[in-house]
Amino acid sequence: MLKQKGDMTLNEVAALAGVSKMTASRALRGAPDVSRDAVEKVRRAAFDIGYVGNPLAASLSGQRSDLIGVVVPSISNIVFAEVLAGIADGIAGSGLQPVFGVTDYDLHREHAVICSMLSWKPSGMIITGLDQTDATISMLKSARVPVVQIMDLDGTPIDACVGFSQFTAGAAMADAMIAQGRRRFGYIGCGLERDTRAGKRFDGFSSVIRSAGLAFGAQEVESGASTITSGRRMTERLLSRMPNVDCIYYSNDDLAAGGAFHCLSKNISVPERLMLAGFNGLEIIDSLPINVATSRTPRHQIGRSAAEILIRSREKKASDRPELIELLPAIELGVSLLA
Amino acid sequence: MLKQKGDMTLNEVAALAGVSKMTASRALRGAPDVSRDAVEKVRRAAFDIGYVGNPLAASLSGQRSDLIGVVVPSISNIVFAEVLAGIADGIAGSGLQPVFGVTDYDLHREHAVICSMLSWKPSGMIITGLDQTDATISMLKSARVPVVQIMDLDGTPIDACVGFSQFTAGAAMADAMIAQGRRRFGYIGCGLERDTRAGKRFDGFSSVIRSAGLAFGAQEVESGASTITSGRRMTERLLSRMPNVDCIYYSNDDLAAGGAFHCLSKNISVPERLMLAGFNGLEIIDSLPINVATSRTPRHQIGRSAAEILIRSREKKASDRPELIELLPAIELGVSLLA
DNA sequence: CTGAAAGCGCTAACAC
DNA sequence: GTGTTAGCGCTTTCAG
Repeated sequence: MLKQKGDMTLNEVAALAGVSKMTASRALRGAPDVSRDAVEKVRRAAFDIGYVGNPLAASLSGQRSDLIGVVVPSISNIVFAEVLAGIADGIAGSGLQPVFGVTDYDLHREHAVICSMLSWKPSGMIITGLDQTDATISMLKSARVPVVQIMDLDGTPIDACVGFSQFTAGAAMADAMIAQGRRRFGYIGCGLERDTRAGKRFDGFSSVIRSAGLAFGAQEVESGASTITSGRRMTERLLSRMPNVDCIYYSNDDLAAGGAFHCLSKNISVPERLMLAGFNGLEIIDSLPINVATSRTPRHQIGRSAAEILIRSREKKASDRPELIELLPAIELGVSLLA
Repeated sequence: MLKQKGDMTLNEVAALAGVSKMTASRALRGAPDVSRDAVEKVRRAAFDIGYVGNPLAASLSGQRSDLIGVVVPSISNIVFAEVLAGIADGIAGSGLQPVFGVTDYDLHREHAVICSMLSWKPSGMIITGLDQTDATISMLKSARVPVVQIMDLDGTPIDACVGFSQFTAGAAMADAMIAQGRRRFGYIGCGLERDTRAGKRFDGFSSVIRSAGLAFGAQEVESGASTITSGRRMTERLLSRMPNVDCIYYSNDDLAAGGAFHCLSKNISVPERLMLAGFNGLEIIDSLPINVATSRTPRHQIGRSAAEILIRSREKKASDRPELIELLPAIELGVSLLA
């Protein structure tokens, strides 16, 4: 009976190729200083017996794995799915492998997730946001692993950072709404206690309308996850509390889509009578039969860019000054297919 | 200077606790046959120096990690996000850790993903679907790892299996449509070449209408991903080719939502003039201002159930007969908030 | 119940 | 260019 794949080790490859284990190891990893001939023999041997390396042993021995840890707050949010896709794009062909961890917007969970990832000796970490606990940050620092924080720029990065200022993004939408002649503001948000980035957008938005001498006429805020359904419900409630509202800023597109559904069912004309604005630029907003404004975030690009930083830091041993890349969202006032 | 967390090994813990490395190892893992006293001392020591075990070494030595590999076709599909959440629920407190792999509906990629996961010696695998290549299946079998296939029941499982018959699910929706008095069928689908489960639903649906002496009046099929936008576009096209269609079956809810948007913008009354039916029971369907039918799949439950099978198989060494769990989707004709 | 010895499969660091 | 020698940090034996 043939040996199982799992039983094949570098030893068998080396034996078959007629070289030492070390030469086989070097050949397979594409190390320099191996004769063309040896590489060829080892490659053939490995292929012939269907050798698959054991990353466990390699990482234990080499003090470092080819994993890169990716920490996101939620996976049911398409935004992060696209970040992950961007990361996958960015590391394609590098031999690195992403491993995902989900924090569910919980700082303790985040600490635990990062701790457990670090124990696998990843060669890099990509972490959402700048608002980790002190304990988490010091753990990350002492792990001597390149860290890229993403999706935020309002704060102090540990190392590299790719994203945009959430505060500024919120402010920009307020500017846009004011420029559209809106004056009677409503705000609808979910889970702001935990989603600090949504909170920063709210702050940026508020600060702009305040300095324009304006204010929110009504706000609907709930804890818990943002869903289309909750957006719909909260919009209905806000409208009953503030019937003359002429624009609503939502903490994200899911809620805004719910608002759009409410308006559709009540025949409230959007954006003529009521302007709606979400955040992220999700596909659902594009396909809606009415025009809803949004800030389109370059999340794929952010993921890709973060991955590339890690790949770069892998080559040069001593990192130069940490990279800091700003990738701005773009405001869109409406891209309905009806246009 | 204090040692870094990463430099702490079992040796230091054992030394501090005044026992041998082995006793420390056993104590920390909660192995039987360790004195209460020893456990206590070791626990304290480990806590005091902030010991974090090295899973690389543990897995290399123990021949098995605490990882469970989870293979899904797509991550931008909320359905799988919910499956993952169910899995997370199912393994909570078990000490197992899920690792995700994405195949993008590509059988070669699937093979590669599974191969690379197996090299980490997971203690179980959860894989979407029953339609892997022969090579993949034999690789899985020879790895001697418990495998749970999910989301499908039409085929031969490798080992355990949790899901439902996609064929029957499609057939059930056809029955429901016929019962609603629909006779002029349209079909809209995306990516059927790769998404075999969607293909099976189509087959089930077709087989029912065929045996009722009916047939599709028009079909719109595209390759590529299902998006709301493409659903909207394809619906428009189908309606222009077959103006008298009285019901459309979509390969999933994303496309159906696009259809709903089209109808909303053209004032086509749904479901009176045109019945729309998707698949999955996504939140967007619930929150739509019109009634769209769907089959609500128990995906959270499927994930949870799959995880529990793995946990069970971990205890009993010799698995009894492989488990096969059927978790049926439920047809809903419309749950609009307007109702 | 506890400990000592012997690796798991690979790679870093030196020799040759 | 290639091979040798030591481990990486843990767990599996198997003796006590």
